[in-house]
Amino acid sequence: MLKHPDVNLDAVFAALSHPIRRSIIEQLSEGEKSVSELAEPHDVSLSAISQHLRVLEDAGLLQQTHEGRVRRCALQGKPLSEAFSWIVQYRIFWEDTLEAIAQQVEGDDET
Amino acid sequence: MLKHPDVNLDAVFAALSHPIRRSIIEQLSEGEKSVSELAEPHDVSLSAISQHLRVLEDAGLLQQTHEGRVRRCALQGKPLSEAFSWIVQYRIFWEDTLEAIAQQVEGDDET
DNA sequence: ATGTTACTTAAGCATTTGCTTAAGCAAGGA
DNA sequence: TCCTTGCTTAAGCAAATGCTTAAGTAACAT
Repeated sequence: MLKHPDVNLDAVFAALSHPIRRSIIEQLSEGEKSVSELAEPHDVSLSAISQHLRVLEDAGLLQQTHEGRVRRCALQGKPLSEAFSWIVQYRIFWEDTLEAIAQQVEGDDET
Repeated sequence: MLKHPDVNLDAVFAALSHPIRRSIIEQLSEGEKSVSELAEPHDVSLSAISQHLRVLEDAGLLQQTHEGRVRRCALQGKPLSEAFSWIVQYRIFWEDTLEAIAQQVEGDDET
């Protein structure tokens, strides 16, 4: 019995393709946030944010826990790791042609 | 701090969100291919493939060279490296998750 | 009980996506 | 020349996306 659901790469990449949703992921990387906190920096309705959060949740990128009437949202890393794993297969394609990026990646590894 | 401001992450992630387009990228990772060669394994019209290639090209993932009436397609790594760079920022989130999962699996012998 | 807060869901609408078939077009072969 | 090949573009359609406003729900305060 699997403890974690299968990751749907279609849904994950689609979720990542909208700037507001990527921004929400960036916000969540700083820690858990409520829906209102996540909505604050964006110039769309709270309803729109709620719908974006549903897209992220359907992609498995978001975990929501209810604390009273506040919904606390947390980033779920598994789908990101799946997306990473897919992309990194083709690493040779940009490392071969772009030395600068390869160096950047190596620099990232030593942290 | 973007390395390649000409890469549009919206377009790149959207391009990666369709299974046929990801499959095309996998095919191209084996080497250059013509449109017909790329179309062969897929159960859609050549026109549909042509349209998928346009999406990939608009995202910068595809480089095309015309050899007579044959269009040779090659994978362009730069947008993939940008997608990689965006995702890898959040590596800590799935490394934590994977550690947690690993611990769960360790104490979960009755699979 | 009534109101306020924090959110979700419904309905509606414009735009985009993904496919089809059909037509178009340039390159090579007979 | 005419025909085929390799591929693109156009037109049309159903479904999905991204937003809006309005209504609904549940928790908490007064």
